[in-house]
Amino acid sequence: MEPNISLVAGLIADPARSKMLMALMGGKALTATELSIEADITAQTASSHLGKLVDGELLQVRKQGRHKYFQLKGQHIAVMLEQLLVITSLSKPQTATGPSDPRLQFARVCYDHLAGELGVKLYDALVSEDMLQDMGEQSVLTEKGKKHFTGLGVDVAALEKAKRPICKSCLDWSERRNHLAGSLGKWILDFTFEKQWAERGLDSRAIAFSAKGLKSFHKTFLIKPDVQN
Amino acid sequence: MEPNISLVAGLIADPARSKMLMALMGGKALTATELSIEADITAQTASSHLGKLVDGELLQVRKQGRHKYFQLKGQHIAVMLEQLLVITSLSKPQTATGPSDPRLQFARVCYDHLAGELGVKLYDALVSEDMLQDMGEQSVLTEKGKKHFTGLGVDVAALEKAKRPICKSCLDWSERRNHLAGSLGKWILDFTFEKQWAERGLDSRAIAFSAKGLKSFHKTFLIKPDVQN
DNA sequence: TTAATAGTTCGATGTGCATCGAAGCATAAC
DNA sequence: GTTATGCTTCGATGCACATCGAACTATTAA
Repeated sequence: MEPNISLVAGLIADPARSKMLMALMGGKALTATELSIEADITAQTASSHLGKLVDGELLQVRKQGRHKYFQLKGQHIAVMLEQLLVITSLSKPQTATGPSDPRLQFARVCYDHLAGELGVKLYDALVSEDMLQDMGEQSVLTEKGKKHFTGLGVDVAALEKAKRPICKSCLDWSERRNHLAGSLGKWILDFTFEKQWAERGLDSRAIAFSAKGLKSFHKTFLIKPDVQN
Repeated sequence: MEPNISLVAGLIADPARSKMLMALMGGKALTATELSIEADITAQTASSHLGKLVDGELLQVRKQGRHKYFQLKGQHIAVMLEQLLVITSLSKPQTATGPSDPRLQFARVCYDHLAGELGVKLYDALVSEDMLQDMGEQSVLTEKGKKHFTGLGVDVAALEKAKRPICKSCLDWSERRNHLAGSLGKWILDFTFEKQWAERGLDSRAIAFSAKGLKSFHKTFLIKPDVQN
């Protein structure tokens, strides 16, 4: 018997469960009650759902005192969900593209890297500055790019040795443009939080930049201010 | 409201529908009755399912006389399904890896390119012959590779201009190794059928090579015969 | 100890939906 | 014309499962 897609799909198919999964796309671990609120259901129902998601190996649990923290089991799960988002966004061109919440539209976390308008701008800037070479789905860091990021403290050589690709361009479901994933994408997001240029919003997927932080972000990654529109 | 993943997931969640989708992963268009047989349900039920799949924009229909030919609506659908297969195969390491049907194991179609053992061998051969440079998820055709495929009649320059990446290595769910996707992967599969080295099996995802065809395939793409094992 | 909070188990309820039989409508073969 | 084949619509049946109230366990607070 072939591996049964329908089991996994069935887990995602329930609206309450898919809401939980979406909330966890922010990469942050959430407790059972937080997730029950996110999904707008009672704690009992949430408990049942979470049990199934863990059984189905979509989620991971960590027990901490009387709390239980859930998070996506891994990279592949996030990739899969993002892929589903791409499909649903492509199949509904009549409704306005992208999330209704403008904060989600502007900058949001895609599991462990930056997406949304700002994510796309970042990608474009790196390409137009010749630090990144756009090759469709595959992107390569140029010598200039390597130098620039080494200057920022990135151990490029270490990243190159890792299994995970350094730069993977990934279709953004709200912008339908490429943005930067891979280990470098993750590094940039971590760096942004570390420098306190931004913090995670209440909706765990949204990112709130401070005015100063946004300026520093632009400067560091050579993003030019919008000339028009 | 964000695009609703659960709707699409719900379409895949039903066992009958997922069987149909798997059958269509072969890339070939199939009629409603063929799909009903594949899913092991009556024609009425199949009709209902197919209607939903078309409504949900996962499938495309083409009417031809009294027949209706269905096929996956596009690349993204196939990518999504393959991603789901990867997840399900990773989450069940206890059962034997890969499909039970040895023919599927050996060579099968993954939407529009070659997968299975032979697909993996092809990929490895191209890498070890320095025609392809393995870079994790991103692979690049070397000068030597370009020359070789140009000699076979591939218009490499044209492929490079297209949006679709030339070589995309794609995780194989049965072998858990990379195989060659992208426009070059598609070209190789088309070439194989054109030369009549192989033909599609009854199960539309399996590929049946003739003895002679397999030999030619090996020779053309510089795959060395198994030394041991 | 008592009270509050986080999470779970159980049982009852209701609904959505896959399934198929029967009948109907096309298109094709004879 | 008649007969066969491919697909669809309708209605009835039955099952799987999401949901919540109630009651229970475990951890922290006071």
